[in-house]
Amino acid sequence: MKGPRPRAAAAVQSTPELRRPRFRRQLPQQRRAALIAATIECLKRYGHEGLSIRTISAQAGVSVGLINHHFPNKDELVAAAFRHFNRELVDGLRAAAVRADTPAARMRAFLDASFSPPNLDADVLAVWVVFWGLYRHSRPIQRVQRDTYTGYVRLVRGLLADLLSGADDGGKGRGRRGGVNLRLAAIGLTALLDGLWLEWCLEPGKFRPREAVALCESWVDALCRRATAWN
Amino acid sequence: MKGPRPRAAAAVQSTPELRRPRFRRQLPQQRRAALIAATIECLKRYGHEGLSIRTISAQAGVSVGLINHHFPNKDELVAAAFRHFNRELVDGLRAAAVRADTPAARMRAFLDASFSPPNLDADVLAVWVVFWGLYRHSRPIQRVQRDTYTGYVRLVRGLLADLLSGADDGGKGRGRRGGVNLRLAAIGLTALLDGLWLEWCLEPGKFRPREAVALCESWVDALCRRATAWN
DNA sequence: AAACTTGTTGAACGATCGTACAACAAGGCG
DNA sequence: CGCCTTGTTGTACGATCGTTCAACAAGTTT
Repeated sequence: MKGPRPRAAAAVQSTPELRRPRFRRQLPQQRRAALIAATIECLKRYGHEGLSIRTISAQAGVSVGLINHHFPNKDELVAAAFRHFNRELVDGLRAAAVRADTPAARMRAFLDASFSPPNLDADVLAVWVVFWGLYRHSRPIQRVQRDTYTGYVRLVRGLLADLLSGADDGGKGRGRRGGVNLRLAAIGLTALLDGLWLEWCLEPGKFRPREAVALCESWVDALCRRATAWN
Repeated sequence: MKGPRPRAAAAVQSTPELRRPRFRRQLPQQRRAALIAATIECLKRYGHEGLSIRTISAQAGVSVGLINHHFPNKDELVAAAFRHFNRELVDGLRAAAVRADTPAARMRAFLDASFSPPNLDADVLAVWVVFWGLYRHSRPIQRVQRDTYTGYVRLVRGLLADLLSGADDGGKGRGRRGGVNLRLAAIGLTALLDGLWLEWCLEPGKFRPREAVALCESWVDALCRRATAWN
């Protein structure tokens, strides 16, 4: 049976003057944003299991069919949510850093923001882990990661470069400040940040936020103070 | 209809002397191990989507019903696979470290093993990420994590403690060697390791294994050389 | 060789999954 | 007001999910 299907009779409203619209039409841009927000909220609440069309549409307060009207399929919705999630993080961290005056203060502000709400929240961090878990088998997620990760790395590298340019310039030239390989320094700091986030996600409370900041700062201090043996 | 259901007639073998058994009975212990191995293999190949009863049983070459004969449900199978995965890693790293003579060599061997096959494999690392993504909403996974993570932390702390006891003992007593807070040092090194693994998982080839080892060693060197400002 | 234990099979179940699509209706325009 | 566009609904579909369980059979015991 592929023909037109019967439809449930609409409830008749006896008092038309009180009848409210059954739904509100919205601009695609707004609806897409709402669906993305609902996707992230479902991820926070239910983890990977929350990534179902029905769960997300219920969270957004819309019907199941609407998602495929605004997104070609579920994977693209999830990827859009990942893009939004990335952008929120990087924009927030950059905004926190840019408010400070000196390179050291900017790094400090960046680290403080990294280890305080809303970023340092176990639910939020678990969302990152789920996204990362999708990475290797989802082309759309890979695309978003490639697009947005460079922004994050550029931010970290910029902060490090400003900070290290104050140190004595042992080895100058391509990507080296104060005798330190800037590329490797950024990789290490990023790893430290991500690793501490992961530990907080798995065991929140094993360390205090200010301890995490201290760990990162002592890493950066070590970079500033001496040229390491990195090739 | 809840009564007994009909069964497909078994294919009749015309030459009984060539007939082989349709399956081989195995000890529960062996079959469980095979199912756990199949689970991990499916995770490597298909990510989170590979965690289905049918995918796993096909990988193991058994029927769908067998899993629930050896495990109470899917979550417990996944948790058992997580436990095995953890044990393999920690045992392997410990075995690598214990072969060396000096504290510095043991740390070096530990780091070398951390950043070489089979551990430093994008598929293997992606399996970790999927497990971690399950953590917050799966009690069995949480239980395994609590059981096994202490072993890993103890290994890292032991390596660090041996290494730091050679440094000048600025502040002695509970958990402090060479003026360094051992607990925080272990947290930092663990975070660095996990973070580098995560980066390798997302972008293998962004750094070389020996660069990762160098990053970790310079972290440890910084610990040895000076008492940091960690509270 | 018959009885027994139990590891193993595979069909069936109800639930839920992502997607498609015809019908409906909200809001703008003439 | 009627027409039109299009955002929105909700049923239906086929596939797949985790789990159950009666039947089967491999291997051991009697």
